[in-house]
Amino acid sequence: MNKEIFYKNIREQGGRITKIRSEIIKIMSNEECLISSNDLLSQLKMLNVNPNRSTIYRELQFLTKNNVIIKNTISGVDYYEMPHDHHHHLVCMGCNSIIKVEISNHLEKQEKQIAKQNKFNIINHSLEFYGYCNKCQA
Amino acid sequence: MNKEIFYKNIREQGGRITKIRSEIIKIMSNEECLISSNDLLSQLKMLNVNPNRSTIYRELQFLTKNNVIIKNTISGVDYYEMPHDHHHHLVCMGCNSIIKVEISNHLEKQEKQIAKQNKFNIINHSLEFYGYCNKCQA
DNA sequence: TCATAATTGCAACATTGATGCATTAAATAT
DNA sequence: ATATTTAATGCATCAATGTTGCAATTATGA
Repeated sequence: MNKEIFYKNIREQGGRITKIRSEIIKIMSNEECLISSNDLLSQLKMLNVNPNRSTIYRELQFLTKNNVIIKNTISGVDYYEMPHDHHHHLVCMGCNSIIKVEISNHLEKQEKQIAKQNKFNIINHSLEFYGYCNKCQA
Repeated sequence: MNKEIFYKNIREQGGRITKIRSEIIKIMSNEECLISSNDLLSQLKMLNVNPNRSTIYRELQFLTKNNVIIKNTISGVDYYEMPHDHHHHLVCMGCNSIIKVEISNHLEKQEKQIAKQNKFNIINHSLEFYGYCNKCQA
């Protein structure tokens, strides 16, 4: 992942590359699944970066608006991921763990059709399967 | 819709048929799409039923646990619907309106496959398309 | 280096929802 | 019809997540 692409994009929008922002981009790039504001805060703390809670929220808003990351609200909590890593999720109703799953591209076709039918400009979609993971079935 | 079926089910679980509970079931039965706790509270008020906020939450939990209704969290807010009325949604990022959409049953097949592969006991799924409705595209 | 305005921290607030406890009321038994 | 049992309710409080106004700080271009 080349951070410079993101940096360039951000600078073009009048944004600045701050310590916190660059650390967040670094973390998000390494993250293979979803990350919540709390997860992000924990990871930043481990790197001795201690931003205020509101800064985190504003930062996640900013990066979402600039298409660096994508927001996906699951069970009432906002999660974020890099756009290249789009996928769907298995959400455990027992332990709240989230597993990503691949799914055939059948959905993409239907999406276009639905958009047309409803005169909707679809930006994004989210598909979650809720149930109980192997451990929590016991 | 025959309310007696729900009433019987509830009584069998040791539940009681109270004024509030029966009004909620009546409202949910007429509701063709999703309803939030706030929507429900408004509708009850129009019927001169003014339950406490916590009662609404407890009631929605109760009915969900007893499979009278199904919960679906969209953009951080819990929505509820009757199980027979399961469908997917177009969520407008502009005005927050929600439109239901039908989708082919292709998803059901994949769901079974995914459950098997991941040893997950899938209870439910939710599929939302996010974007901008016709009005909000202007 | 300086000026500008983006970013940050802080405090306060908003929304949605959960919980402990005393009171009320639905359903059952008498 | 009345008493008993315990589910349901209201109230107050709390919790989690996220938002906002404002003053202080800092990244960036000139």
